[in-house]
Amino acid sequence: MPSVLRVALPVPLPTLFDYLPPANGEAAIGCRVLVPFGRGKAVGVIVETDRPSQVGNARLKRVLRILDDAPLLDAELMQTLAWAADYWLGAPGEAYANALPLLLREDKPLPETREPVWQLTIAGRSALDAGSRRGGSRALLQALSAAPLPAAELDTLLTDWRVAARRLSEARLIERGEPMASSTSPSTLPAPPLHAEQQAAVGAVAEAFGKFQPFLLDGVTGSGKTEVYLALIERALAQGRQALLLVPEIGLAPQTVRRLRERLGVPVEVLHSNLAEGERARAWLRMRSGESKVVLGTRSAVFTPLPQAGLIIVDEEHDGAYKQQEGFRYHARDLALVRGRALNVPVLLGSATPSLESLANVEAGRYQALHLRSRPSAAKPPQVQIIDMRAQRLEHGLSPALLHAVGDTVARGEQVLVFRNRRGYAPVLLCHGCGWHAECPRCEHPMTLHAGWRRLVCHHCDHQSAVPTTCPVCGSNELKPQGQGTERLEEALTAQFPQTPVLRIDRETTRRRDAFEQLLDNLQADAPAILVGTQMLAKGHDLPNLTLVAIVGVDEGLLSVDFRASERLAQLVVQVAGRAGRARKPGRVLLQTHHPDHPLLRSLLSQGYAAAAKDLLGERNQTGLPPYGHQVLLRAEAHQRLAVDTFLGEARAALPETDTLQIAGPMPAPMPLRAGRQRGQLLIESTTRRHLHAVVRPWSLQLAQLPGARKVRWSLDVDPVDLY
DNA sequence: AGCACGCCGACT
DNA sequence: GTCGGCGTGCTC
Repeated sequence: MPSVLRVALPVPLPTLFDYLPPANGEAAIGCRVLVPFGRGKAVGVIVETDRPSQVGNARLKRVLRILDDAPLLDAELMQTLAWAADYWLGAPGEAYANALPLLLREDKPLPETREPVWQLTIAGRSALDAGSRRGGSRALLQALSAAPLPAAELDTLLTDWRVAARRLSEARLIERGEPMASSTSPSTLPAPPLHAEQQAAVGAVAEAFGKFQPFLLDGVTGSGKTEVYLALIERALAQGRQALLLVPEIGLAPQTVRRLRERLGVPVEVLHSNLAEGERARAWLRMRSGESKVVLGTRSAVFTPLPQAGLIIVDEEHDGAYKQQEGFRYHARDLALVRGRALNVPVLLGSATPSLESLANVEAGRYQALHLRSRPSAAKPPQVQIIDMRAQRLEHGLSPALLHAVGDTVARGEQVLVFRNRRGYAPVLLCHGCGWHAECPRCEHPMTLHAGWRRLVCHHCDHQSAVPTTCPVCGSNELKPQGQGTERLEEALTAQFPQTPVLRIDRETTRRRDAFEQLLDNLQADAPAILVGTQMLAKGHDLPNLTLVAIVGVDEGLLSVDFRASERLAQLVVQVAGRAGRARKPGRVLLQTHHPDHPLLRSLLSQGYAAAAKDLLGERNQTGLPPYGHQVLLRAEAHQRLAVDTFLGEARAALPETDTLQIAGPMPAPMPLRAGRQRGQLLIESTTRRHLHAVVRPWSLQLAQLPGARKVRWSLDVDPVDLY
């Protein structure tokens, strides 16, 4: 039997592929290879060498070429990826594909890691001197007048410079050039002094340098978590070590990147989904070579090579954005911990509202807890007050008490944030004649009225339709928007407070790149203003003059069937409330609800997040839900409900009978119809993760073979965060 | 997933 | 008579 290489190829199949070694070249684990695959060719990664082949000799093909002299993925990443594919029941090839930037998955030589720069041509210099260009073009010429700059640098200086760059480059006023030897080292800003709790946190983590130890840094908004991160990254750098900082969304990044670069005085690599592929590959390679020491990135940055790893930080560790929701469904926070163990470095998880999973790990002694309780920047923590909406005369969903508080605040020249987690004008369009309401034909859910577009939009599938002028059932013209979205609140508040600027911040108004930052930049620090918005307002910019936060309509979260809804609600309320009173001025938070006696709200408001989380953990423990129980969810969807039920039934029948597992389903998904597809699921639970994996791992390999599998789209989700 | 093969409908 | 619909099977 010939000895073969086992190669991971980017296909969603649960196997590696055997190949004969190439005629020449050293085939080492972690190297990329070009192989014949099907009718074409594919780039894969060598996972094993010198193995006896498991397929017939006749089917074996030979590797065409080895693309790397030395492994592109080091032993630690290879081991971590194999673990991850096994844990999340993913195809090995897809795990490797997720880890490599797109450009490195192609049959091309590795890009030069030194980043090309833009520089002025002689013609460009005269054009600048002559002042012959305007606007963005002029700004770009100006920026390049002192020295050539790489794209990453221009991103921090200008917005939308790329359009200008293309124009100027076509006009031969600027050109691509080779980077200079080593660009001027940026000036480092002095670190502010750390307060006692920050020092304790830094000390504890620094103590663990060189070994694996998870920490949960529980720090209220404004308590200075970022300074702790910075101080620790500085210490890692001082030891010649690398640091990885994960953030949930890149919306947070521009200011964080600036802060990191200013403070650390070393290049900071940034990895996120909007990055050009060339830049992404170069940043990845610079970390791999050790040329760069610090990387800041979103979910997929957890796969960055860290040959000199010193520290891994996961900011806002509770955030659901760390879980990939399609394809290879890994969790970046959990993967960060696995890497920390393999690399022997401490892993610092930070949040003002830690996930119940992490709190349970503290409880179990697996994580060390660190606390930042004081808010050095604030006079005192914000007061939270409930407004009982029952028996109130509401003005577009806003109670008199709330409007009164808004009026007082803006009269004092201060700013208000009105939080509502619904975009659009109104979530329902209702006929007062017969009770009909506009519904999405593909999801059977109410459609949201969007005033700006004068359209009805389905928030589940983006289906749009015109707003009917009369009821399609009874012909009445009494069609009334029901309920409030951010657009309607913006309208109502503008009418109530005509003298005060009202800014709406949601997905509509921040669609453009950098729009979020620009909107907030427009806010004058010392002038009154009212911000209306969704989720997005829960984090980001410091707003020192913001003293009132009004939370409107989070009641949906109190009534949801999803067992994680209360955890998410508590996190959201605390995160939003944390926006109030970050500077000298004391903050105030109003929460308007129909359920003032709800136990979650009561414990959250009287005793804070930690106490509420403790209650929630108690409930999860009672009911055997995560983190005390473990779940694997099999989802399926198809146009025909029968196809879904048949497949899930077959899948259930294929599971062995064992009392270590609880099986729920086949059952309809919480949203049984979405975008015209029937959806169902099978939930498998166990109190022991090992048992769960032992049963589900072999079962997952059978699923594709089931007769009904071809007629549905199906996926497996280990530790699902959403049971939608 | 991505691709080719293969067998039945509406068109030049 | 063909172009093309997506069901089925395969990838070392």
